[in-house]
Amino acid sequence: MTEPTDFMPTVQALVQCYQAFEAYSAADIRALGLTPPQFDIVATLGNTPGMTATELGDKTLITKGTLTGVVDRLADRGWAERVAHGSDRRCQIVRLTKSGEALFAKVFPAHMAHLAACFSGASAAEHTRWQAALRSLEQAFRKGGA
Amino acid sequence: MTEPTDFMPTVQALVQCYQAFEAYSAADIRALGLTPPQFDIVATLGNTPGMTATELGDKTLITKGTLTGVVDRLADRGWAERVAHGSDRRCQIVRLTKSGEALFAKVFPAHMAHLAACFSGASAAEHTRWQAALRSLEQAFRKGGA
DNA sequence: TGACAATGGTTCTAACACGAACTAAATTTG
DNA sequence: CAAATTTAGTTCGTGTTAGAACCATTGTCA
Repeated sequence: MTEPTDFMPTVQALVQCYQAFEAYSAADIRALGLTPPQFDIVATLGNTPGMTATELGDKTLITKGTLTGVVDRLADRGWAERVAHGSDRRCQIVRLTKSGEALFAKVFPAHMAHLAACFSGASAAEHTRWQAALRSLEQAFRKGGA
Repeated sequence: MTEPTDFMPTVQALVQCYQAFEAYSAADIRALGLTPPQFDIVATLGNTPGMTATELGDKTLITKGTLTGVVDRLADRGWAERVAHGSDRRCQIVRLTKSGEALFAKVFPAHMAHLAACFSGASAAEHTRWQAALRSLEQAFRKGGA
């Protein structure tokens, strides 16, 4: 219980920074014809042989309940498919179809380029500073509850 | 088009930091019986005479279409109410009821204390560092599109 | 003043988010 | 081996989200 350092400006800065990123990124993704979670899944599955739904949920931080619906919609559009797991009949492997791989090859580089434009003026030192700050702040929230 | 400084670790650090905050914060808010947007609105309206829905949306970054529903649910539970604006019949003033003010007095300090716990070991210098990093990163996203 | 644009809110649709309940298929244990 | 527990996914209920269409009211301006 030290003196109450004024933490709200830090929290607000984090929220505003994230929302600026999210707005910038989501607008581009939607212009490419996907929703952000859909892009997230396509980007995760691209150039892989597929993975179980649980693994996919872990990597994308999408809850399993939500994942069912998102994969359903990707499957409806012919971009993803579910195939049986060889040894565990509880598992479903989710993977991109040919059409889904083609989509990935189109939208992933496009979105990366869109993001790269933000950082054209940033030095490696700046990235180091950003990452160090973000990781230490993240640590505060992770151990804060303990 | 300088060399492609590797920006993805920075973006990932931002997303992970924000999600750590969001998870930490939202769990507490839900335990207090509110959803995050509901808390946001109660916190914004607390200790004020109320404000128009547009103003409330601006402060909370909730779009007007969403705001209608969130305020509806707060009103259903007796925490908020809509009253007519004196001079502009298009406007509705949204404000907390007595019961809503009592809720605010209970949950707002509780949640602030919950957040403060994350920062018990943080110095003022650390906050300065975090805020500087977050604000410069935010700027990258804001002018990135231009 | 009378058309016309801008503003404030609500409604609608499609999609996502979370948690809880549920089914089926492993895995663990006694 | 059989019962109990865990794990994988789906389904369901409530709430949030963005954007577009819509209505009413105001403001502008020729």
